[in-house]
Amino acid sequence: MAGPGRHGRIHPLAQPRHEAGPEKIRGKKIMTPAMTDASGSGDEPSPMSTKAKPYKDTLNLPVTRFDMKANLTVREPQIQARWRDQDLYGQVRRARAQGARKVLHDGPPYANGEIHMGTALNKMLKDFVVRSLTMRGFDSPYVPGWDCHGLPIEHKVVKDLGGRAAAMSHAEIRALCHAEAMKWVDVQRQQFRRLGVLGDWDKPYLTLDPQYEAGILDVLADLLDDGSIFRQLKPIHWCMTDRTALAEAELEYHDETTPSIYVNFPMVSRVPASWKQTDESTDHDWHAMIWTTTPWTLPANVAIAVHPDLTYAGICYLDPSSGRTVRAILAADLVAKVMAMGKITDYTEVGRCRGRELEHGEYRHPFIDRVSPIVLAGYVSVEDGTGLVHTAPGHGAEDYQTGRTYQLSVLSPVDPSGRFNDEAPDWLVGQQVFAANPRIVEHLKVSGHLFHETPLVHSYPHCWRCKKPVIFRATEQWFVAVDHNDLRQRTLKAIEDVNWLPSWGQSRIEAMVSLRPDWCISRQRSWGVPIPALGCTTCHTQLLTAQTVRHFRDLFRSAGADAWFTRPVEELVPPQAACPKCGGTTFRKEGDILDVWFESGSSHRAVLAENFGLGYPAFMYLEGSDQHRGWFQSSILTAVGTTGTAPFETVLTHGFVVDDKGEKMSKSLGNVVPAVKATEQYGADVLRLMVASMDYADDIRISERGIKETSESYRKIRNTFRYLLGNLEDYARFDPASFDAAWLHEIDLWALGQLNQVMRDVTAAYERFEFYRVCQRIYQFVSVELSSLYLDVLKDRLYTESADSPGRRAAQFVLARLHDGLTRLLAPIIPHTAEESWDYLPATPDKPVSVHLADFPGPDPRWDDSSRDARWETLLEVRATVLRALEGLRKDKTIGSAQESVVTVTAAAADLPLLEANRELLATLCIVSEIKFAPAAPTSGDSDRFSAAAERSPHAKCERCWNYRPSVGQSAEHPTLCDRCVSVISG
RNA sequence: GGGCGCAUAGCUCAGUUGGCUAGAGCGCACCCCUGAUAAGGGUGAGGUCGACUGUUCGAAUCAGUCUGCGCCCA
Repeated sequence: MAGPGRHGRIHPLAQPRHEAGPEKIRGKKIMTPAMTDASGSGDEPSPMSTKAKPYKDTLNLPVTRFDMKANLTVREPQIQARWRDQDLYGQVRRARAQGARKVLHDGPPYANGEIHMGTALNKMLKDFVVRSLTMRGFDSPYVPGWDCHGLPIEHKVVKDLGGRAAAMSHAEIRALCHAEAMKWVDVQRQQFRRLGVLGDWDKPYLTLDPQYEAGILDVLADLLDDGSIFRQLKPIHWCMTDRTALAEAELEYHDETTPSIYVNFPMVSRVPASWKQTDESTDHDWHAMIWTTTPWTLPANVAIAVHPDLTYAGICYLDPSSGRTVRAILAADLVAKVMAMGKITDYTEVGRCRGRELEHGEYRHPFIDRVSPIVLAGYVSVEDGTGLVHTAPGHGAEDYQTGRTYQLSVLSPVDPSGRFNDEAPDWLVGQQVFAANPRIVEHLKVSGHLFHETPLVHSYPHCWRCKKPVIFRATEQWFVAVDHNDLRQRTLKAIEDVNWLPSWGQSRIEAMVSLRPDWCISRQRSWGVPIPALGCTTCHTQLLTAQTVRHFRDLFRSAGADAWFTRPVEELVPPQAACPKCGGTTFRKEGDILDVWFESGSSHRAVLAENFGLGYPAFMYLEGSDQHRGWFQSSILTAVGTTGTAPFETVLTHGFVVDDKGEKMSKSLGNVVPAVKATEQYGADVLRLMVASMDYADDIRISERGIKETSESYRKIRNTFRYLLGNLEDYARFDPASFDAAWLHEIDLWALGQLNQVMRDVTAAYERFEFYRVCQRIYQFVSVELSSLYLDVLKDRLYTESADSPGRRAAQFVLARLHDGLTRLLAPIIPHTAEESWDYLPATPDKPVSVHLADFPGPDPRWDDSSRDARWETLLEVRATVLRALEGLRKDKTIGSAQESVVTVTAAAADLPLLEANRELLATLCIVSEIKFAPAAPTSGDSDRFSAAAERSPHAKCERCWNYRPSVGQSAEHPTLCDRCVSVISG
């Protein structure tokens, strides 16, 4: 629409400057010594000052308002606002209502803080998937979600409250957590939208929604039905002052001085026979020497761990205090060190054995009447201690693991205030554990079990709130039994049926599932979904059944999980509830909440199966590779446990964001590229293009420099759109029905054939979610086939032929196909730019208002011709040879533009017929004035297939089309034009 | 320390079952054009295919060891 007017506006000013500038340059060139005869006559249009015609006005130069400058930071928000106004997401849903459904189920990011590059990357990949599925014709709804519960939010809130937190109720703290989570949901939603991610942002799923909470309890109830939920002691970090459990994130490590003691535990059996023979001893003469820095955990000792492959020595020494001979087992490598510590110089080694030979040996507890086993553990080392590790499953994480392996009892004779209870020996009951340390050491000394004692300063965990040292203390926790009803094996079977992309994801999750321990699902916190267990006030038995949980599910669905905290227990207890053990009917609320992984892992129920009508299972889950341990696993375990099937058909994982050196981003390294800032600075489409260009299976390298380089690629694509649109301005008014395919030139057919190939390759890449192949293919096509070849060659036809000539219309037909095809193919990657480009397409009744409502383009078999493509390989080889020859002329200033030259190509006789038949085409392809052929000498052996020599054209330059043609000067009326241009102008 | 991965030009990627002097695009250098112009075109220079050791007539491709980097555990 700005076409003719634009010319009219700029012409009066541009014309004189234009005339003067180039002519001077041209004049200088012509003066070069090499040029004498050729430049003589018609090459100089300028002397014809008589009537220099404004031939430029007669050209069809590109015109478009599609800016070269992207200005994405301004334009993208406008486009996004339009998408919202027109409810693009809703329109897409309606448009694809009949399509086969493929749901990408969103893994919920944590609603805490601004998004970072990793979350941005994840959402962009998801958007590529959803948009490309949609354009392939699938019904692919996308409901984003957020993980809203959990410790980091609660931690933040409590920290901000400071001292006031202690005086607040669970319900009050939960209200603040709720507000905190919702604040970040809004922030992140806006940031994800800014990235151009299309989804149901107005109705996301939130793990704190009552509907969602009900879904979680549904899963819990099903697992209870199945008998998979049990309760057991497990050691946790415990603050004796605040009487609360602590997570790892709530610990601070400071130095602390504790007693370091070496203790001899009397052996009962399995001392190697050879040792006993050597010095005529019995099992009872021997001791297993352990080391510990927490004497107070000794009452809970139920095993001693040794490493299976370590070498242990039997040592016989003289105890200086008692004067008695003592026999002790310790790691061979530590004998000298330990003996030196006890100032023992007089000792002998009786024999050696492997740790595994000691397994199942028995020893007697030094001050409790108990015989316990020697067990094997991989974490035993000779770093410090004795190589024999005191094991108390109630007081240590590793000890607990070992205890699970050997079915050891978990003893925890310590009450919430840190005092020994009546399960401990009489002389310890009531004592605070740290205060009891010296008593225990003294006891061991008196009984003769103590080998050595010394104070030790070492790093020790402290409570983040009261700053006091914490202890490991076993408490009752809820678990999912992974081996009950074959859940582990059934899960492994389900894993086999999932399509893991990349395929090694399968071995990764299989390794984890086969080795994982039972799943501890209870947490001692406020901000989460309560495990609605009721404790019998009479016998302390827990009431938690599928029935009671479903009762609370209904309650939570209507009143939210807050009801558990705000209502008195009498209102909560289900009718007819009775203690399964004593029949009691009065209860108290238990305080545990569910592990957040259980919450997000239940999304297949809360989101897919119910509430959002998306359907179960999902087509795809797409997250970072760390989620093999996290969400993928918690999802498949709960899904198999409740439905018997995996909740996903395909799992696609991506690597992590790293810097340009491949190292992880961290504040301390100072290599973090902030996602929000980068979007605001460069535009979402540039960021998206960069992410799409890389193979996400590996780590994603992101740096300022990388973004800048991507901007270059983006500009190339954008300028290609601009060129296409500039030459299609008047094509909108052309009636496509009047187009005749016979108008298409050979090169047009070739270009259409190339576009067919691109469509095939690109859609195939989309189908495999290989977006970097999409980008590579399109970059290549745009810069090689189009920019440097087809579009360059086409300029002559587009600019100089008359606007409505068949030849120009044919070119425009191809340009329209290219524009339409590229816009659609790129739409999932750079949705804003594609949409902007789409707006320039002429409106037709069947044109969707948004490219994101359109389908991917398909190849048109009319343009496929393999023999043509084979022919073209030869022609393009000739072209490459010619271009190299032209470069020689350019270097010695014989020519500037290729049009100034005449080329002679030497080729084998066998190739000549093909070349002769395409003489005009080859000249066009090379954009030279004329091309000739000569047969190669038959002797030439293994040299290049073609060679070329070029010289300056003897002809004059047509002032209008800039070609050098013999016909220039033949027209009396237009003496500076070639015959073609004369006829065009004459109409 | 264990599990799962990755490693080809400055960057992003190709390299089918081991076989011709390892390719592409971008970037870079130089040149051209000035009718895609904060554009466009051409030519060219860049790689001991992470390292080492094997298998083989022959290895970027197979095997082993190691190094670096990432994720998850300990």
